[in-house]
Amino acid sequence: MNALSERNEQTEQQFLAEYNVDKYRKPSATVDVIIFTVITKQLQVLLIKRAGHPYKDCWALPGGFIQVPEDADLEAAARRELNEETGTEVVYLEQLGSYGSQQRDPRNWTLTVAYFALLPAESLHVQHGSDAAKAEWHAVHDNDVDVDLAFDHAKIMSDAVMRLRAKIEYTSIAAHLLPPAFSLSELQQMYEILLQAPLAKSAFRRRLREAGFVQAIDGEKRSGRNRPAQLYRLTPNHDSTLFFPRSMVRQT
Amino acid sequence: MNALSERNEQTEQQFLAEYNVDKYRKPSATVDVIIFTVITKQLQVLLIKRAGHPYKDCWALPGGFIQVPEDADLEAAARRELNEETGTEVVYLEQLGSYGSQQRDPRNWTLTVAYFALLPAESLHVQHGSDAAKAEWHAVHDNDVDVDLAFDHAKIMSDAVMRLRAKIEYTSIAAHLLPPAFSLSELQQMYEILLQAPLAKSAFRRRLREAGFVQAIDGEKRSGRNRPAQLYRLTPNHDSTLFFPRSMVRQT
DNA sequence: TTAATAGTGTCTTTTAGACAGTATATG
DNA sequence: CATATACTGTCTAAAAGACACTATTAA
Repeated sequence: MNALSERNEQTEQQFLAEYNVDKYRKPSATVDVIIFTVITKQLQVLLIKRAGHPYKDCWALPGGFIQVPEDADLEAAARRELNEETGTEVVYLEQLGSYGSQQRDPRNWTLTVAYFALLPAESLHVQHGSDAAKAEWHAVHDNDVDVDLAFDHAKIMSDAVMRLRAKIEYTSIAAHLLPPAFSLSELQQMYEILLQAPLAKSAFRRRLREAGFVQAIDGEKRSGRNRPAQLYRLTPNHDSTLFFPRSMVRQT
Repeated sequence: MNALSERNEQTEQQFLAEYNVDKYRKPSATVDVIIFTVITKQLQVLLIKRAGHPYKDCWALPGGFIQVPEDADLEAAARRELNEETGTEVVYLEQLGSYGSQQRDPRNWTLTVAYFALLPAESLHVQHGSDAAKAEWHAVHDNDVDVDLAFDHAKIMSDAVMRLRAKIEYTSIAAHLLPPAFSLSELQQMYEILLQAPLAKSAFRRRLREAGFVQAIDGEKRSGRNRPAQLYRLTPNHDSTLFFPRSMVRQT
């Protein structure tokens, strides 16, 4: 920037000093988390009974306003919510998408960034009755839950279930619904619950092997009255969880 | 709600009447659009030269604050931005994801919902110099452009390019970079530009056929000194643009 | 030894990659 | 008829689906 423009134009410092963040009407911004687990062979989602208006006494996804400036970023806000409800730390967390409109909340134009989380039932310590709000697991049938949901949460939840089922087909994320060490039969059962169909064992294992999804751990697991199963873990740093079959055929 | 609680608790009407939308500090909320097209056999993205602070005179993605209450919803806000910059209406528009943190904008905690759009170069009427901001096409090399971008727009853009390249593999979206009627050779070339690799013609056409992506239109197209090509359109209402090869093998 | 689940091998069918062929326009 | 691109057919190789087989434990 030259001397002339220095005289005529605002510097960035001046601009920032004089900037009023409330000059424009802002939408309210929230984060909602769809928390999935599998209990009693069913996909379950954690719901909160709303204590206050609007949609008082309705079930809703756990979530809340983004805390400015406490939340460092969107994912931190989502993890905070996740933590408040489950007391659990390390889980699979993925951004689902954002939903915003004039109508979705009677109070204001609101925007919510939705995340979904997968966690093993074994790790759960759900805070029943904390937060002055009741938290409960609800089984997902097809793409829905048996209760009515507040706001557009039914739509958000069904999007999450569809995304989860879709990703199951070509990723290893189902393993995040199990403890860190699992047998291949347990993993297959997890896939079968989510896909709602029995899978072919031999082909299933070939897939896992060729995709490099899992690796054997030394030490075995007992079970009732039969051969013990080898335990596996997810291959560490295996981001490319997707095994992509050939799609567009490159010319050789 | 029974008579007792009526006396003790606020009704929803009362609650809404007394609700102050500015009770909590809110993040600023914007929408940014990555507008893709293909010109001179290169993937190009539309960038704006910022007229004001912050990042004055830097290149940035087209975007701006969500207008409350004018914008009906997030997609409407994105379409408004798209329209302001290109003057074009019907295009492929998909939500990419949201980016928000304390640091990304020096003014405030900001949250941006990013969309990406695909449009045919033929339909373009880019408003050069409108908005007191210069708009220009920049070629994408690998996952980047040649100029520095404001905010975290480089990250957002590279995410968009990766998403585009990934979806190309199993969807028909590349067709949205062409006019409504196109030849299969043109479509193949589009895929080749995006994937940066030559494709096998016979296999390419078999894919399109088996996926039901396109359908022939009556009437042909001339070209220089050779056989004219049949023109095609995208199969209408063909949402399931993805042709998914078999993934998890169901038991028979 | 039986029962029950874990885990593997291989045959057959299907799909996809390679490549050569024919078709139809222009000059 | 030469040439350039459009378009198709088919052979071969590779992957996937089906299914039967062996392995290892506890009772």
